[in-house]
Amino acid sequence: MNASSRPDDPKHAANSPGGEDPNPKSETAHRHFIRQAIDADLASGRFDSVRTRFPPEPNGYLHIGHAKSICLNFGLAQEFGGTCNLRFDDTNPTKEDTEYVDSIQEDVRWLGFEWNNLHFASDYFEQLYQWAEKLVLDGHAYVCDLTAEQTREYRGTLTEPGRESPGRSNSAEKNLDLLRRMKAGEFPDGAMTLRAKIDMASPNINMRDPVMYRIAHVPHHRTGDKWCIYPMYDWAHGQSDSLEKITFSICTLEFEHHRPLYDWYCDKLEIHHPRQIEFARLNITYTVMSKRKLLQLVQEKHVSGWDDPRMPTIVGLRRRGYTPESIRAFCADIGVAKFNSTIDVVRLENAVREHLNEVAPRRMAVLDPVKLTITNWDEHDSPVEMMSAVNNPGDESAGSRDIPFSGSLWIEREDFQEVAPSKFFRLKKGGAVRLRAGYIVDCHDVVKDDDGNITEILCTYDPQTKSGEDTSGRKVKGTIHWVSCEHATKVTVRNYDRLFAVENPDSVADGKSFLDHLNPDSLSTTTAYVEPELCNATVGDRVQFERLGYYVVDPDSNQGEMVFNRIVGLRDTWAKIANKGDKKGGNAKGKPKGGKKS
RNA sequence: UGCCCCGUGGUGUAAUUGGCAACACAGCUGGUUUUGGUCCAGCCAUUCUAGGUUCGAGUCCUAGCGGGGUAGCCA
Repeated sequence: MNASSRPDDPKHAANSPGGEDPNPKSETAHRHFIRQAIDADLASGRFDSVRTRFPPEPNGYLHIGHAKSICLNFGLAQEFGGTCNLRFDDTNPTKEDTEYVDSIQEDVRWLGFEWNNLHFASDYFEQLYQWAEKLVLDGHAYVCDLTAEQTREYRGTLTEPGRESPGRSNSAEKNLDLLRRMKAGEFPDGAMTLRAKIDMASPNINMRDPVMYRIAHVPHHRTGDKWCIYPMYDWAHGQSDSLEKITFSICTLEFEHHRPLYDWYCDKLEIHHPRQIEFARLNITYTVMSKRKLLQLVQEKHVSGWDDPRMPTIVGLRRRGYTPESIRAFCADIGVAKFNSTIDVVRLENAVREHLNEVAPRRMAVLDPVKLTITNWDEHDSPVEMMSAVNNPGDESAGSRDIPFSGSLWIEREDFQEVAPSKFFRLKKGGAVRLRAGYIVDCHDVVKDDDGNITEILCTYDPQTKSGEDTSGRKVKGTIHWVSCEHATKVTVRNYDRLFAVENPDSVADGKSFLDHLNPDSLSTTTAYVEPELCNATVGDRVQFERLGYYVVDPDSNQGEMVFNRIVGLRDTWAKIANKGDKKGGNAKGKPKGGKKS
């Protein structure tokens, strides 16, 4: 067993101080229906161990829905002391590409899993073909020369049985000859198919003589032009599972009525017979999950690429700043069932908040600055004083760092109101506030420009109130963040929000498209001032901007300019209070911070 | 329209397989706090409906209603 994401794995300990899984209880959690099925099959002796596989088609990037499947398949293998393979279901060369083969492997590893064996369905093409000849010889398959359109007509409908193809009565000898000539390339694309001979009247349409091979004179990304016939999913998937001695072939609900066919092939071939079990695929609010739609978003440039931080792809979540631990915790949290549900995106956001709250160092950054001047700072013995600030109040071992404090600071514009409601306990004229890791300041005046906009806030500081050495006994309701103007660094901040403005972008009125639901405010870019310590941050580092949210250093950063992506905002209770005040027609003018939706 | 699967709070998953409906998230109340963060406490359900079996039904049976899937030479 090589798959590893257990708490004692050093690979994860590195990302998670203390080496603990963020959601350890879930590992041994409730026995969902798949665990129960495994328990039963192990107990009855049907199988003696657990061997699973994750079988993506290399025709797109992995997304959070795949992560659910990955966590399930690799997780079950770990849990039961079994193995999990990575297998590419590469049976349709017209849609597949090695670009995806590479990215998928990278994503699985990034999530924290390592496969037992790496396989390709295309490695089994020869064996599959031998088996096909066997089925022909046994009278279980035949060559059909109906066109694609005719095949559809002959198949019947939901309510009417199908009709038998003329080729169905061919002799085994003739079928074998035809099959060999198909393979040899004697016929053009679409001229013939190999079909399983089952039952054209079956209520399950998958059993109405399904196609096993189609002709396609197309080079394959791994087998080149060796083959001009390619196996269909049903003909390749179960047999690949069987060859790998898979015991539990776990897939999504839409394959449920393929299961009789899966079983039929294994039975007729008399080969190792895995058990297929289906579960509900993942849906999440405010996003889309279909490969087709994700591809469209990329191709039509609604996003910057597959790794746009707003995409639900693994590469997108990675660039957004999500941790693999948080994605695994999310997948464990949402459970596994057959009910077709939609998970509230806040669950995903909570998962990353929960993890980052533990591990992300606190830093100060001002995104929408207004100047605060301390008018009695000249009474201080030096123009700059180094203040000590803890890196994580919840984790003493995270230590502390020094921040320069001076008489000229940037504070957040929304942290000041000239006239404020009583519930607003940030800074107001005539009021006092604590500067985080600094002093308490009292505001006595403001300076405005000709348009009445506040350009400068004038305060005095109280020398008795230095953080950690406060001898004043003063208590103030609010604490706000700041940076020293002279010492601050300018950076670019990309505040990301949900890609779609509605809960279910897939549900669209006539003539509309899911694109009509794109959130126009899903990205707002701003220039911010950050504390000097942040100059040491490197690409991929995650921090909490105090009172704002979690941010990650984007790969677009370079020597001259750093770029931070907002991973997720902090929970914002003030926004709720302010909104309530608004609804009551009250005077709470403070706006919720940072465009966060709730 | 045939066939298959699924219905438990606002959301998602549980219920020792017939025995006090639990956990998490959201929401609401309060407490702690030098982040309106974190943390802590409390509140929040006629198990889709109607019958039936049983001492006892979320669980079993019947019927209905609702949701999803399915008629590619895609996976």
